[in-house]
Amino acid sequence: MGWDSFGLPAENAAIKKGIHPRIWTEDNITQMKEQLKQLGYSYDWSREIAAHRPDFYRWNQWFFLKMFERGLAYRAHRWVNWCSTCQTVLANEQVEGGVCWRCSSVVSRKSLEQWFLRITTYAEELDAFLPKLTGWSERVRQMQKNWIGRSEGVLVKFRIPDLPEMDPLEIFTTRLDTIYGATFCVLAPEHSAVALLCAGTPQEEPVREFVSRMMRRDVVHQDAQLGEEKEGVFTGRHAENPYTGKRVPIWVGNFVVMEYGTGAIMAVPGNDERDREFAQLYHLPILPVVRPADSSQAPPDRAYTEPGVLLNSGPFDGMASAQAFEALVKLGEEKGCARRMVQFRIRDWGVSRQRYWGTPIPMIHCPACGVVPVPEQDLPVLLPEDVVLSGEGGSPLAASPAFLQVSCPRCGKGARRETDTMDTFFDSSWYFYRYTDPGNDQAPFDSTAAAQWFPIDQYIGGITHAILHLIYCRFFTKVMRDLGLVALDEPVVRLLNQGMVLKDGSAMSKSRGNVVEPDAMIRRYGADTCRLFSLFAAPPERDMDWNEQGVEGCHRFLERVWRLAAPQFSTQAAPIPEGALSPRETALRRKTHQTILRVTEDLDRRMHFNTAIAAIMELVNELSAFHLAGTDDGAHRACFREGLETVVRLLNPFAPHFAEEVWERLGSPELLVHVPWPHANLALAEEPRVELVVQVNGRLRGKVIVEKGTAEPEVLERARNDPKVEAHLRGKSLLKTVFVPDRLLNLVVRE
RNA sequence: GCCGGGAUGGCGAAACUGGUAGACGCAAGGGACUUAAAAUCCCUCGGGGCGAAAGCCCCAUGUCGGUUCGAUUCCGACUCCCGGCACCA
Repeated sequence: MGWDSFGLPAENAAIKKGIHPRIWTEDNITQMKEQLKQLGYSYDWSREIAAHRPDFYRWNQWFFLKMFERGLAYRAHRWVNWCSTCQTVLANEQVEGGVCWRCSSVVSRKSLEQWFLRITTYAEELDAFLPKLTGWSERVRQMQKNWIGRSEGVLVKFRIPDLPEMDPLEIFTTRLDTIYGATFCVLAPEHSAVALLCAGTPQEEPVREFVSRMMRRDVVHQDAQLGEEKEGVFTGRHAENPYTGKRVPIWVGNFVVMEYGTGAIMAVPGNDERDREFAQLYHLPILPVVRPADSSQAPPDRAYTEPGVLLNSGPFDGMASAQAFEALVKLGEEKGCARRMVQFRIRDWGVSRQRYWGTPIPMIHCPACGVVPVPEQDLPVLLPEDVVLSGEGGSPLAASPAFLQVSCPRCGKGARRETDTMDTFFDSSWYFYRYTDPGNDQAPFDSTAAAQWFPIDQYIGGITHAILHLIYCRFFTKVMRDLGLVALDEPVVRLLNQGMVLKDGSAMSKSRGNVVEPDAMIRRYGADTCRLFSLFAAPPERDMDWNEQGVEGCHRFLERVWRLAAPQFSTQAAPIPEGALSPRETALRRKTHQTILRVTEDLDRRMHFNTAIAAIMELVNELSAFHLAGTDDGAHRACFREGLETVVRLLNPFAPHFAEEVWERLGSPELLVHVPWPHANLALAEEPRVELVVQVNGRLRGKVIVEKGTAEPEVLERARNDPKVEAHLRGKSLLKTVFVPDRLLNLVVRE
């Protein structure tokens, strides 16, 4: 068990209630541990870890230092998502539809110097390995693919003839085939060339006004879906299209994002819908350069954006888009104005948080030496205890002089500690490796221990972690591999996304008031009933509604087993006599051993706990009927006992307390948990006879019971003797038969 | 817009490799036990038709088509629901 115990909830609760986050967190862990133990989960508590304890987070700091050494951790000024309510920076993935994922307030923009992890170094590999993750759902892999957003294109240089001393403008495009239709260029408002371009032109003032207005806008308003109209302003300068030599105006526009590509685009309004919209708005020229390859007409009121055949493109007219693309790349490379490039949507991971309850970033700012890492032997950098949390202002750690003031490890002079703490996704990116060696104080874990356990055979997590956590932990594994700590490319072989527990059709939440408290449920029905129901109601990957009547049903089932077992308490199990069992007894034994097979299979390979429980219920139903019907002699009792004990043993993973109790009362000296899983006798489970389906023209017309392995001629003979089948054959000619041994016989007939 | 997943009784679901659709449970109805109720036990339980009954027939896995002796399962088109990405050039 690992506690993901750093982060905002602890800090917010602490601010609200005036309790120190550490006390609050430890209290919660104590309570939750109690609940988990009540539910009887078989966690290995000797391997318990918690993110907020220094023996764990010192290794966060260690990883950070290793990444810093390798250039994977760096500091940069960047426009960041700022939540004014939480007073903190949010990662892109923590902004949902323009609002803070946690408090739902509108996210604004702010420029801050931040720590970043260079996840983009691994973007190519993170993308390339997705098809190999065959134990992951298509859904999650697709989500990650979208998130990484790999896109192959070309970087093209546009010179600015009026400013010969200026670097050419670089744009990224995936549609080089449309370059003859580039009638203007557009820069993002944040683009560094904007100021240089407009300087000294009549457009300087309008551009300045536009850019500063754009910089102030909320993240929400950047989202076209949420209503921002396209808007832009001419910079007063022109760029030269390197292919046509034509001069095209350079604009600044709100619809170009700085964070993708180069933050500058060539606009092809004839073949791009967004560019067309902008061109119409400002009466810029529109020149279609690709038309549909077949004779169909390009839509008159929209841009034709599909690949097709080139026109208005000089020597490239008549070429197919793909062919033209290659020719244009070749030409551009020769001229030195274009080169192939792969772009990713994923950005480097901003890990800085201006918060208290997280891992201090182990860096020191020295006026003389600059940014200096804390020496490894000085780890951990402990979180100061003396910080008063007000919930306002900037970094809480800056308020602790004892923490802040430090001497530089390099020059020894007075310096200042980094006050940012780490995103809690840092903790969760590698915690599972720590399970293999939780007490290690020399390293995050021993590589031999990790090699023994890894990769993870089966990981279970909610779909909410499909992108964030599950990309970060893949990234960490690749970094750790390159550090020589592990010999793995991917940490998780099989991934199961379990569904949520719903109440009345929606997720449980305090604000809805539909929360089911585990304590109350355990008091009312017992832990085993709760476990049984939560596994029986639906397969694990599906959402499940917490239906109290369903819970009652599971409770009744356990009581039924108890009543079935009670007469057997304190009696001896008699051995089953050799041979000479009645048909009924033989049938019960068959069911018993078939059930072992089914439950084992459902549990082990399929993880379909609901059908495993259903199979046990079937056996219990059979046992009840057997109990009522039979003559109470030794063989009867022995077969019943075998079935009953099997039920108890198969029930053990689902209802462990109940199963142990019944097991003990049945007179077994050994704890059930130490008794090996029941072993099915395949010979006993075998059906000697099978019910074989007889179809006429694919429709069920009869059934015959035959010895297993009976050949077609005999089955056909038997089928013809069935009056129902015969009725459907009468007066018709048999064209052919389809025979599947032990399953069906299909008779194909015609009038 | 692009991509992914899904749709089966009144409800949660099952059918694992193309071979008896609806296992198991919930709810509902009927009966037994009881002075009564609870609990428990037994029976019925997708829709329609024929029959006195035993039983038989037809329809049915979102819609329409296809492949096949046979389709909940495979293929194509569509409808609706859920999810991801999205002014990403």
